[in-house]
Amino acid sequence: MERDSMQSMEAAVRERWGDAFAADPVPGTAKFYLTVAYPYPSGAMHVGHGRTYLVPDVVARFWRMRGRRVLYPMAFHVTGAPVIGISKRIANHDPAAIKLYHGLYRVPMDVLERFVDPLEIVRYFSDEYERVMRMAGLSIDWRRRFTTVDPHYSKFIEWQFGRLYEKGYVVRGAHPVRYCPLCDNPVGDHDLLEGDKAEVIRFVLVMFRLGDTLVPTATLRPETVYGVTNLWVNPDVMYVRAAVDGEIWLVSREAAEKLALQEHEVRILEEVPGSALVDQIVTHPLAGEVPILPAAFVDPEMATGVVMSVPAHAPFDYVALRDLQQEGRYTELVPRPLITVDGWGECPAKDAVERAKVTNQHDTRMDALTQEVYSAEFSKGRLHDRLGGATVREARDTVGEFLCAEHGSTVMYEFDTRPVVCRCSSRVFVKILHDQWFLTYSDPAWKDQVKAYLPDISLVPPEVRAEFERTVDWLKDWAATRRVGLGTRLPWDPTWLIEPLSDSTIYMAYYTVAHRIRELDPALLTPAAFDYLFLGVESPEFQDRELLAPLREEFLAWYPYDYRFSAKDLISNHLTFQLFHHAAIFPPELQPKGMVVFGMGLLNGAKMSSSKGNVFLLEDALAEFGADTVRMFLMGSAEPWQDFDWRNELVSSTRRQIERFEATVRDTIAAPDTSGPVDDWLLSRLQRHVTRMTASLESFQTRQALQEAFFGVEADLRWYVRRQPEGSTGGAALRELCSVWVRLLAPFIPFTCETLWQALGNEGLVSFAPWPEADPARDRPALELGEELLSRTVEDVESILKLLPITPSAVEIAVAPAWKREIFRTIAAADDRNAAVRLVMQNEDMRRRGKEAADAAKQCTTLIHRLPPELVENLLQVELDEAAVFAAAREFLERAIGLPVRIVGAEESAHPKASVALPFKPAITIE
RNA sequence: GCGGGGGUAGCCAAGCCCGGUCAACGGCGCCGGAUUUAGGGUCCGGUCUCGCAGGAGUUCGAGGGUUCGAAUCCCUUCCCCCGCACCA
Repeated sequence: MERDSMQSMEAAVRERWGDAFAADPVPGTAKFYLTVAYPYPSGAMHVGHGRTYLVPDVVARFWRMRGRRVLYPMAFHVTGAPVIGISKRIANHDPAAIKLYHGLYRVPMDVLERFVDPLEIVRYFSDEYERVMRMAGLSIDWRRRFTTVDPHYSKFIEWQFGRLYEKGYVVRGAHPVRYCPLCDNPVGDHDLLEGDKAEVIRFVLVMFRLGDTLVPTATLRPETVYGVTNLWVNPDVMYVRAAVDGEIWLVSREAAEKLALQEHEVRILEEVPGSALVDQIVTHPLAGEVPILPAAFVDPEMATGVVMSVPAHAPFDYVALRDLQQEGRYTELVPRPLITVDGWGECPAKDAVERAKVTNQHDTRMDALTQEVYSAEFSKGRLHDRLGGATVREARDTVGEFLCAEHGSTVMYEFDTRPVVCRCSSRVFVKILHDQWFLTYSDPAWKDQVKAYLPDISLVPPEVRAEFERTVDWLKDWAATRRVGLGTRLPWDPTWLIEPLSDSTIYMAYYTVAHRIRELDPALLTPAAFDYLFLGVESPEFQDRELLAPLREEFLAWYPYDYRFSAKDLISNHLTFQLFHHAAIFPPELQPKGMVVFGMGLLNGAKMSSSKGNVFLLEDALAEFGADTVRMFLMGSAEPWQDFDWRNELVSSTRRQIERFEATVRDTIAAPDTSGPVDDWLLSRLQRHVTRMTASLESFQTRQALQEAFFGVEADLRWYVRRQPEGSTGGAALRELCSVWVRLLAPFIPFTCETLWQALGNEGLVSFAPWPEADPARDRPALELGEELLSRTVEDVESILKLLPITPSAVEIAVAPAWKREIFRTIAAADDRNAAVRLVMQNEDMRRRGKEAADAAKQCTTLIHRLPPELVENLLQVELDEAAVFAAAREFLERAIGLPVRIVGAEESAHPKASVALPFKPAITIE
């Protein structure tokens, strides 16, 4: 089909659909409510997004045809900071941002100018999303569309958080964040020029004493304090003495600034060059008296700029000390081992360094060695018995806590990789935010509640259950508020905004009333109103019952949702969060019923990524290939939970398949009302396809369903056409098949099917036509066996003909005699088929036949193992008259083989070969 | 490191849970043929190796084991992908 006519066909179908997918509950009719994670509209949709929204659409269309009231709603998640960053970049005429938005996403320049307002961005792309989703044929109830910054929605979120707060699930605490001093703001990934992968790590400061001054050394391994032999400072670095929270600390100048951001009162008193510190003696209760030594590797930007040295277990420390000792200095210092590790000597750091033949501390392999030793000690190491013998894994935490409690230690945060740079080009530091609000996902009681519901939730695919269970266990408290971004303000502390992963947890409930709540004045939407609407709780002062009763009714008609669809990487946050929130807020009967987890999308084998430009826009795909082709490809190339790979050449071939399907169906419209020899066979097979396809879709296997409904039926049709008498192409049976076929494919390729359904003379939309049901009365097992026998025989003849160098003149098909059929049945019905030969030979008649019978029994055993079990089962049920099957199809056989065919009983044949005939495997002789 | 999931013929990908249907579904690619003979579309056939009778041999990351029999069960080992949070 030409692109123009394809697009006008699609437009015509969309016109016919109108708002048919707007869903209202109908009393007495079962509902099916499915939701998919709403998109964050900050850019154009690509084919990966397309798959995300198409899977639920296919499922929605399927259940709609099965007579359910189906609700498939859509909204837009605009909460958060990314869009703020984008608008800033556009305002600053950032070339990369302009290229992405104007070039790749094709936003007109005049629209782009308006993007300096972040709300304009989400407004523009929300409309784009809806437009493209409609192009793709998504059967969404658009009346319910909203965004997460609509005033009504904000009221809803305020209510939700109010409930959580009352229940004690929202608490206050301090939290380290990335922070730009110049912007005076926390910064997200999108705001970073450099270091977006840097993680905040938690150091313990071990406080050594130098006279009246404390020297804090930062470490990730506080348990090694027992093995400290010295400290390191960089002699070329300027240190400062500073008043910190009433004490005097000695740290690098950089560290003093950082500490000021981390809940410390810092006043710099004087500068001290690193060189002046060398050879001073410091003390610590757990480490004793140790000297300060010079080392070039000490980085003033790293934590405090002072390092404690554990040469027995830290390769850097070992090498640096060795370097000095090779110059004849500090030779009195010896490593103090405190950890034993299987497979390593007393001093693992020494082992590693010597094995790698490292000559000095500037060796590039030092980081790798450090990693190796640390991993070995962390996973397998134990403290010496004199220190309690705990595993390193345990001791790291217990010693750290002990130091903090008893020896003045404290915590300092630092990035694991540096530098981290803001878009404003300022350095980024770790800052402790006070008064951060947390959702207490660590609460064991809350976890238990979720765990109690989890077993009843249907998960697709089932393998993800372990991941959910683990996530519930592992989840810690979640910082649920932000200072910057779009979103709803925390009702009791409006200086904070509720962050995106927290305001998107129970909105599935909001969809059920979104189109009606919009009609109300937001001022009416008090917590009491939502208490009634969603929980049925009526406080004495609640006045608006009458107004809200229809909404409550509709909520209860749809809720709980049946399935939630989302991507695999959201298991560890969004999908589990929403279980927590549902558990906390809704009663047991309104808990989620199921979830379907998606795989990811690849483009020509590489991961799709907007920032790398490796995307194919959904709109372009729809325009180039047509909506049905895009749909069928995305549904057919992989099951929803598997990764799929978009390849243009495969998509083109999908398009030809649809054209073939359409041509086949259209041909039958004019077909004569004749009947043929294999009509009943075709319709019998069709019942099986309907059953299997239905089962596949019930379990969300779109690929399997398509295989069955499309390729399965197509293969049958090929055989059917082949079996028609000369000059016939089939008749009435084909028309019946097509009526079913068009409906089976309607969820996948609704545009084509809608058009064909009309062309076939049906009233109404195929989208609402009844789903085909398998009719057991049409099953013809004997016919199916007969056709199976024919096709296997033809195949055998062809393969023999191919091998033979002779010019054949005729074919003889010799059918196995009755006594072999009896052997076959005996063996097929036997519990233990391996003992079957003995079983057969118990029979008097068979014994008389002697070796001939024993051989036949062996051959039948082999054959039965090779046939599909289902087929063997059918052969037991049905008495198949093979000779009659062949006789009836002789004309066909001769045409198919291109030779005269003679059908005989094996025992009447003159050919010696005929004696090898087995049931369902006639002897074939080529003359 | 922790947790989850995988490795199947040129590619993608079924099958594994419930061992014999498996030389291994299906699609793509490739090769050959047919067609109102366009290298395009459609249809038919082939596509691990060998084979003048429908068969045999060797394969399902690697190695070992259980079994009459293993891609499928058990053990060991190598490799790959995903998530690990304040980011949607």
